[in-house]
Amino acid sequence: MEKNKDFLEFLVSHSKRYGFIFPSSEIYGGINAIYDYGEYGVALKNNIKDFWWKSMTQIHDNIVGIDSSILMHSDVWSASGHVQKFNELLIDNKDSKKRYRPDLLIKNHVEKFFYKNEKKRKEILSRLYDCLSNNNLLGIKDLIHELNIHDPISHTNHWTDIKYFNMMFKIEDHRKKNLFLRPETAQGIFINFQNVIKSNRMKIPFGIAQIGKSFRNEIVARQFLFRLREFEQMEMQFFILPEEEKFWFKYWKNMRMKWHLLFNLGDEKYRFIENTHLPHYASLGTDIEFNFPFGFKEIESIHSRRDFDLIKHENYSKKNMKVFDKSKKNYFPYVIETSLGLDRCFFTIFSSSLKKEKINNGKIRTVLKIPSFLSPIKAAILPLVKKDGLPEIAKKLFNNIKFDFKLLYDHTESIGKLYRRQDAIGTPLCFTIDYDTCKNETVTVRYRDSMKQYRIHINEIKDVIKKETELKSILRKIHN
RNA sequence: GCGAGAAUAGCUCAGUUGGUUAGAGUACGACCUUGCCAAGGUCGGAGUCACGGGUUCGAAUCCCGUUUCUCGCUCCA
Repeated sequence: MEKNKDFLEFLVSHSKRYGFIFPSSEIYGGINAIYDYGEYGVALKNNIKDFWWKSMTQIHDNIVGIDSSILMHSDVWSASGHVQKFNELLIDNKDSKKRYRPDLLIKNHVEKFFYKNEKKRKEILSRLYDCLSNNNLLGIKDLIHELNIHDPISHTNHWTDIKYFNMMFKIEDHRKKNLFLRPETAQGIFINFQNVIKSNRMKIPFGIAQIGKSFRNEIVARQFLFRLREFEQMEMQFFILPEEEKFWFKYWKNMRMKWHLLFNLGDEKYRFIENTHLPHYASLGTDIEFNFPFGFKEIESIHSRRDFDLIKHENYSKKNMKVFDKSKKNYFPYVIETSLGLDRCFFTIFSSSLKKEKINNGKIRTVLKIPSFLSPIKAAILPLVKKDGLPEIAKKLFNNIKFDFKLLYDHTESIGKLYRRQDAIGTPLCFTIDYDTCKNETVTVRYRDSMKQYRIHINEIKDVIKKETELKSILRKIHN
């Protein structure tokens, strides 16, 4: 555990030092759980987005993309249930210093002590639900005292008052109307459901994909990029015939896992976890978890939201949210949701690719072994020494190839140091111009992972970069 | 929020029982040198010692408060 903590500190430090991730507002003392992406960070992030976006909208001809706004009519969040139910109730035990959810304390207590007494059980639970729907926090606390619920650790009943947090950021516009920063991108998809059907002539089954920022007023947000208050989601809502719910749920579960495995970070680092308590909108749910430096944690969830959202929006907006089908007439389709945290995905790749490696000369090198198709810089063009016209030749070559790939030119250090700099930011290839280049137009190509070098003709450079870094070959594997 | 730990240069860290103008390595800039894996040399820029009070002749160091970060409890993408 101590080792993991050290590694996490090294990772945070490395990502700042090399321009991947900066703490937000650092010059003013920082702000909890908000981070900025530097040049290489945003490049890596954009490459992940590009891969996801194409995996959805380019490979599947029945998935289209949208980009809905962050601010929406406040009725969207009443309809979706987020105003009422997207909150946390918390109670602390003063002796054990542990924090609990009061509704779960009561439910667990009832299960344990009244499992034979159906009548009593129902009575208590209905009181609990009454309190929950009326936001009657005192009522819930009374219930805890009446039942004489004790903390499982301290065995005392010294409880604090119950605290209530809604997890949506609320803001006000100049007309004093409440607006919310969206806590999920999905609602932007549901409210555009009919627009997309009509404009793209979509037929069930079909999906709508979206990448965008979401905001959650987390009470405790931490663990670097893991739990952020402002974060980016990559969500796809797939609309289906209700009777095909199980089929598509399974299909997308497998498809999403397959997608993650294409990063080649180690299959054993991923696992499925069936959700035991589901969000208010879902009927089936599975998480894909990843083994982070601090253990297995959720990165993506696949839910069946059924017709929950479309029915709600039809009720609130009085607009038709059904689809028409000759055999079934008008009906609400079901929805399978795949929802991936982009920042978390970034974190999985970064944390499992950053290595300290002992090399042949006994020294340690720091190398970011990210998949080449995600690398911020595809190749570096370097002169062996900074004299005898080699920098000029290298710069000319750079200017030639920069239209095809994101490249980097550097001559400020000895060649060994330049290689290590590229290792540190995950550049898969380095092309070095030396004295032979002047004679026969050959250069050396040096591979990041093996550190091996080969001599090739300058006309081969583009092909080598393409072969090593292109996305196409990865995308092909999705449908194999 | 509660509990535990922490904060000195971009990064990693030293700094003695309170005592000159707060240091090192590395990184950064310039120049010299350099035929392939963080090479060597010279010079240079860089810090309100997290912030605000207090004790003291004197505070990075002692005391109080605040902020931020890390870990645990809860929740999630």
